[in-house]
Amino acid sequence: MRTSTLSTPNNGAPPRPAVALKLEAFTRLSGDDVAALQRLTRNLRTIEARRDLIREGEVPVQTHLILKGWACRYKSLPDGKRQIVSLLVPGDLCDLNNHVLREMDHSIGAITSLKVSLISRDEMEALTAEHPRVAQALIWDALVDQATQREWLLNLGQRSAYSRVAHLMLELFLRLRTVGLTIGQSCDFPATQNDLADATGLTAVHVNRMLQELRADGLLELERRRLFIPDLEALRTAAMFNPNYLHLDHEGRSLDASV
Amino acid sequence: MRTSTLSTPNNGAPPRPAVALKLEAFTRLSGDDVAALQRLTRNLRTIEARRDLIREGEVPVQTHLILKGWACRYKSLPDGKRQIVSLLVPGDLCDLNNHVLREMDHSIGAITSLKVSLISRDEMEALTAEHPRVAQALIWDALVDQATQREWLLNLGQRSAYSRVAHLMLELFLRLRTVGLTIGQSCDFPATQNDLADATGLTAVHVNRMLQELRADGLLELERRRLFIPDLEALRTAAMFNPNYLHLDHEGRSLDASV
DNA sequence: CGTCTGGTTGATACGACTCAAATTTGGTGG
DNA sequence: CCACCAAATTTGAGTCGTATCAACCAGACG
Repeated sequence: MRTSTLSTPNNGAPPRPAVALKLEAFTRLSGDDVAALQRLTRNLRTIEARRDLIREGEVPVQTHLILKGWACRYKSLPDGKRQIVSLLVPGDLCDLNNHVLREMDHSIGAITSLKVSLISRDEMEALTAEHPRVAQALIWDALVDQATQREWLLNLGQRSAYSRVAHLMLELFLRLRTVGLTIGQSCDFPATQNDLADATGLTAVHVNRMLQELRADGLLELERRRLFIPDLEALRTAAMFNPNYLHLDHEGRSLDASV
Repeated sequence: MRTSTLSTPNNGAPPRPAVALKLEAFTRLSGDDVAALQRLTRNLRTIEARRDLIREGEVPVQTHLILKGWACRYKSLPDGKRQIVSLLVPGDLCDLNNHVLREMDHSIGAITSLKVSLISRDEMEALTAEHPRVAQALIWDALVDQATQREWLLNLGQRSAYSRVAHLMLELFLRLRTVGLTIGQSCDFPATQNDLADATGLTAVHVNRMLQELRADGLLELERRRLFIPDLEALRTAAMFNPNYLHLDHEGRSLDASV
């Protein structure tokens, strides 16, 4: 009894990979585009939970595509403090173009155990050369990433601890929804309160208190690695959440592939 | 008696525009490359201090290049709070590729009166097609922008108010230095304490106190729109500043134009 | 069954905010 | 050149949000 009534209908067809689902929030892809994205998953790698995928100071080479699990980009201070600067979920790409820089200025760590695909620069160039629609969608994706970073700055700089936590949870929920990883009003949510603390610039203790308050207010429940949002609209208000930065409304529809 | 002894020697040649100086922190440009960058300044626009260049919700069209003055990207919350998410100084480009998005998710405001150049998408495409070295440098520049956003997240999330202010000032000083806008250990610094507050997520009152403390500690002086840093190394330590994110060490030198 | 990681609770401390007023600076027009 | 005004900075007193520290508890796992 858990048919995913909310995901895109997909009768019989092979399941679209998360990255395709995400890019289709921008423009409709052709079967050929999707197949090309499928083919990016040739060079797989598995990473254990809590290991680093790549560390500050190393030389960036391939692009990574998250297939399964959660990861985070983070930066650390000499005094040991850590800031998570973005969360990566299935369908997210990291380090497009990064070969231009000589060394990483931040690290990427696995939150859960991870399945990622390594994509060489050549592969990526071939993809964008042969699939201009995908190329455009990748630019859109990169711009959305940047917009998300800006929204996080707003979050850290101006929102109260309460709205800050609410905002983060809601963003993740919506991002997971676009890649088909929600069921109704809930989704897996493997980040620990410690991770949430590092992402919001709060302490784990305070995150815990905010989560309890949010729960008491009927805005969300987080338990056993599972998030449930009883009332999206109420949470949206509490978080002062404006979804415009996610640019999810098919802005590139003029490029849509004919069905 | 104000020969700028610290800028790149430039005997008799026409002065390099700020954007060229900046890109040359990545790779040495040819005379032709520089000339092409010069030609980007055909469509000029002047903006008064404290006016907006473009507002959230508007349709992004051209790319802007800051020629003179300071600007900032910012986002606001329904309750009126404002977060500056980046500061723009001469040589900075905004919204490369932004035409892909249908609407701006943030605004750009002038801090001082501003001279900017408007660059059409076609102009930009011609430039990158004809000047691959510049194209690479622009990619580098965009990556540095993103790295800077990440560093700001670290700043807001993990540094104390004291280091946070120190870090911001030092970053600006170094960025201005790469475009030749410092004289020795000082530079113009037109941002108000209010601007600094909005950029650091502090209140103006508290920024004021931190500046006084930094001054008392001999780390910097800010007065009459002018910044002076007596001891860069001491400030670097206090700010826990790691310059790696600015990627200023000619990482693309393998692409250098022959002199 | 014991260990470990993550979550929860309470008491206390402090960094940063708020509010309000005074002062200085910079710009403008007489 | 001075008088005036608005904007920016500075100061002080009091408060509040979030951090800190230290236990304790609950599941997950070997």
